[in-house]
Amino acid sequence: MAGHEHHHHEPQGAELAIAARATLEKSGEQWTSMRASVFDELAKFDKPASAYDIAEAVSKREGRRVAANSIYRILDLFVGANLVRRVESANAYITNAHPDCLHDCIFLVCDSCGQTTHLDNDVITGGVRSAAQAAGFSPVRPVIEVRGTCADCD
Amino acid sequence: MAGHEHHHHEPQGAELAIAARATLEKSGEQWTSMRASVFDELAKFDKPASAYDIAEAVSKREGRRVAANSIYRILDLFVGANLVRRVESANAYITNAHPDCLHDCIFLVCDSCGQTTHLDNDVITGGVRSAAQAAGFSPVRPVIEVRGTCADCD
DNA sequence: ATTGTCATGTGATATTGTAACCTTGGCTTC
DNA sequence: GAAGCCAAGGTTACAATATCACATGACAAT
Repeated sequence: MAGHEHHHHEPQGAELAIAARATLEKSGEQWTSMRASVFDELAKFDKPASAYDIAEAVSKREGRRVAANSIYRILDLFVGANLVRRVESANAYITNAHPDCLHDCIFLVCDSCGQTTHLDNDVITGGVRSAAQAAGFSPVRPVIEVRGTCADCD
Repeated sequence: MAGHEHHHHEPQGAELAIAARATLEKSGEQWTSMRASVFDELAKFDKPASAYDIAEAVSKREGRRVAANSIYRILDLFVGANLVRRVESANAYITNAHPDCLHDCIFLVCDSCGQTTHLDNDVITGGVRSAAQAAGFSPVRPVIEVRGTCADCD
């Protein structure tokens, strides 16, 4: 391995939701039961889920129809608070295992199975940011994704 | 400037379409009048255009209704032949000024005015590809875009 | 009690993207 | 020329993704 990765404690399951809640509340927002449902259901997916996938899962969980736009609102909030990332090239969302670290992250999206892993490589993402700056651009949100085939599907 | 950029002759307007035609025909496809219209109309936009934007422009030009899915077919062909790039984070398309060079390119998309410029920086894109490879991933298509604010809108 | 605010519900609609099937026009072969 | 073929594009329908406008419910502040 190269020398640039670093390691997080990566909470999972209930612990992940607790960390998410703490982060969200720290930013002055409430952790409502609806928001908890959206977060939990998204976390259950093992690959990026669309807003409509989540709407379906939350509807099942709650035993009532929950409309997509309610989900979008909550996802937008989560993305803003760094609890959730949007995978642009897949129109889908994925939970962020370490909401307190503000990395630009790199997603590897398998075109065959949909599995998406992420890398944190600050050298690369820093390079992208500085290249943008050098071009007179004020970067806000780098989108760095790679479509391809994962090791399992090769 | 850093030492990694390189320079192309960047054809514009009619010359760009001629280069595009040559590239497409080299790949064994025909340069039909419909395809020419799509390419020309896309090239006229000064920022990435959606398939529907193009459909509207082409419809106007041809004096008849051209449906979006015809446009999609042609755009897919163009993207496959590297004549056109898709900007994932904007669901939009943009002509490629140098279809013969197979760069992974970096798009800088201004959230304020929509203007999109592109960088070719093979050091960065190479870094993204190798990082993906190192993770056991076979990269096919890197998507590297930066949302932010352009120099004019600052 | 009234007002304000926040989160969410609800219905409608806009935008983006695909699928299935049909028509046309050019070409070849007979 | 007639028949067969095929690529390109047309047509219709639909699916998937995203946003907007407005109503409601809960709860706190006045």
